[in-house]
Amino acid sequence: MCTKCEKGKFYMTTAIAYTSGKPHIGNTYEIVLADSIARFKRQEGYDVYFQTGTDEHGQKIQEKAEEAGITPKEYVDRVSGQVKEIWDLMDSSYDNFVRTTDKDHERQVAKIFKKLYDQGDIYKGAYEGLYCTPCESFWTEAQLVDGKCPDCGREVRPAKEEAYFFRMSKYADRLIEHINTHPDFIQPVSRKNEMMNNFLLPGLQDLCVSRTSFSWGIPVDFDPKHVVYVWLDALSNYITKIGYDADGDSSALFQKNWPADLHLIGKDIIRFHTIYWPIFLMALDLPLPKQVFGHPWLLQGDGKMSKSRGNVLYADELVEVFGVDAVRYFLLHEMPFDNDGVISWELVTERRNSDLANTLGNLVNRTISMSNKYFGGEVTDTKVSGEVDEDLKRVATGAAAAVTAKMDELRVADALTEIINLFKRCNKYIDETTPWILAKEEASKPRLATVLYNLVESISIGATLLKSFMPKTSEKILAQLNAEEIPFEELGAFGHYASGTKVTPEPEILFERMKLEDVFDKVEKMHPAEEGGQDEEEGTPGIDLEPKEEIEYGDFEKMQFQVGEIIACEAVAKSKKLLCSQVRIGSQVKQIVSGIRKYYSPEEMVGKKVMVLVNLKPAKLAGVLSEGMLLCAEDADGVLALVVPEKEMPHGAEIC
RNA sequence: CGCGGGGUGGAGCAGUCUGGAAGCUCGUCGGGCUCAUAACCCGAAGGUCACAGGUUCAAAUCCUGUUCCCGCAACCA
Repeated sequence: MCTKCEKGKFYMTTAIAYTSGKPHIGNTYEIVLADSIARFKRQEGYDVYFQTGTDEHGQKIQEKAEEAGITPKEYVDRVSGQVKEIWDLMDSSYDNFVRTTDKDHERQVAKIFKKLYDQGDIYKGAYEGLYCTPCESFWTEAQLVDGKCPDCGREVRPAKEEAYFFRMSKYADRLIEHINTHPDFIQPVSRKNEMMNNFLLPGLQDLCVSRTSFSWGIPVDFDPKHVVYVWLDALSNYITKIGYDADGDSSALFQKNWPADLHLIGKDIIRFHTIYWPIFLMALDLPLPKQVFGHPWLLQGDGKMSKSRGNVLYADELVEVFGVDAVRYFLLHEMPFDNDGVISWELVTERRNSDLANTLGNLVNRTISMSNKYFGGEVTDTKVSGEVDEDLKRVATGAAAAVTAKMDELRVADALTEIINLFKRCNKYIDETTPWILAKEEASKPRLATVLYNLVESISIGATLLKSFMPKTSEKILAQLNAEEIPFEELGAFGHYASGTKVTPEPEILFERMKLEDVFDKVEKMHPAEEGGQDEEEGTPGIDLEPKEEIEYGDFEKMQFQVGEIIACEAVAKSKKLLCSQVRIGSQVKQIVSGIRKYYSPEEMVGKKVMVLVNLKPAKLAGVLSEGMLLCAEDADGVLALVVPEKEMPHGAEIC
């Protein structure tokens, strides 16, 4: 098998998924993108090692687990399992699925930490700030609200907490030099300037690399009240899980594969991968990864997508409706290279119908049908060629090179377009050669045979190229044609299909055309609780909240609610969300700031009678004083509605 | 003046770094064809490239200002 691997090794990774919840389509997109690159590199003849996995430590996970009433380990076991299931569902061909709770990883991270400490790159310092004891959180001056803790509103006090820091600045010059001399290191290039201008050139701060505020992490073995900060833990998986050993006893796998050829990550974590990670590696005296590609995000369609249509997109639901390869195709084809892309049920349906059903599926179907109808399925190269054959052959034999060129730049979407273009060219060839007319005359049968042979051969080439992107579809097409997968290096030639071979007698439809209504029907069936839509009162699911602690009547009595009349209202200049209202309550007028600008204009606020919590301690919001609170109801999407008295009531009326 | 990204025919995008005849896919309209999944092929309409200035022989592209949208941060009392 690895006679093909003469091109050398290719080690690539995705970011490891944070196990705070089930991954949605945006997270899933990265693994599909990575998988297509890994598969393509294998097809080209590289010896690929493809690693992915889950990132499982941190305060957030500890909290989520507490909420769920289970241990952090139980929690991450569950979510990591879900992640793996989805990765498998998408046909990801990873070689290694890592978890940061794996024992070998934990042991190495502790060793790395110790090593960096011993050599003086990590030092013990103190984190200074304003501390809120009940919340166990540090805040900066700017974060405080009215001098109080922004979370609980209680007093904060200046405090120091010991923590370990990494001397980033020590390596900054070397990193700047590296980035400048390796133009491909950060992709897309537009991100390079962002990193340089925002972080490197202004001067790097030392990074805090330990925490004492939570325990769900890898303990610092020589100072066990500290756990290793998440990034040092997570990033290290790229070396620990291929066998790096901090004491110099690294595995053969590591020796062979490090440095990584490609780290594929989301654009939000470019900083960690192009600044902190390279500096950690420098400190460990390891070579830097060759390339870090920060892909943009795939966003969900505009807010119009209603709950009844399924408002959050998950890979498993998309796969259920469209099939794995159609979802893979969409993700890869819409794969934005630099800007964010959009996904919605409508867009996937449209893409699937046009490219997969019409262009590709129909092409395969009509070609096989004609072979059966005219020659009993036998495809023979009679070598009766025509002028129009040349262009078809040119496109077919040039496709592999075109696809490779795009893939070398990680332009996966463009690579796919190249393949689809070949299929479009085939459809055009059918029109140019009009086989149904050739079939009418016995004399033109030999020509007809060659036309069909050329089509089958071209489709085989296309199907072979499709293998990295839509593995199952590629296989199905080749099986229906009874064709062999063509070795990659021979894709530039024409005529691999064995003359005289029979295609399948009954072609199976590869992709049915789908109607939008049917798609939405299916979606609604997957969300039975939400059927009926948002406009109908009945059947609308209620909202459950985390129950709060029971309170005494006295607690309620402390709060003073009154009806207020809004006599003036304006937007708060420094904010996008806030409205500042003057509210008349009896003889007094209070100024109240509320985050409802998205739902109410200042004009429509005026004159409304609303419910007000009057005796709330005044606070400043965006620099504007607020002396109370307007009561609102909030739905699951965060849409707000002011609570108003059901009958006309005078302002100042008590609400009790 | 918190940070960042964006505004290109009805929809989704490319092109912007490295100025040089506005491009792709879908949709729409007209035509062709009938092997095929109402498919396929050909043609057309549709854009002052957010707006306003500037640089240039030449600007979607470079510079300045304005405006709107989206993330993050802040915050939603």
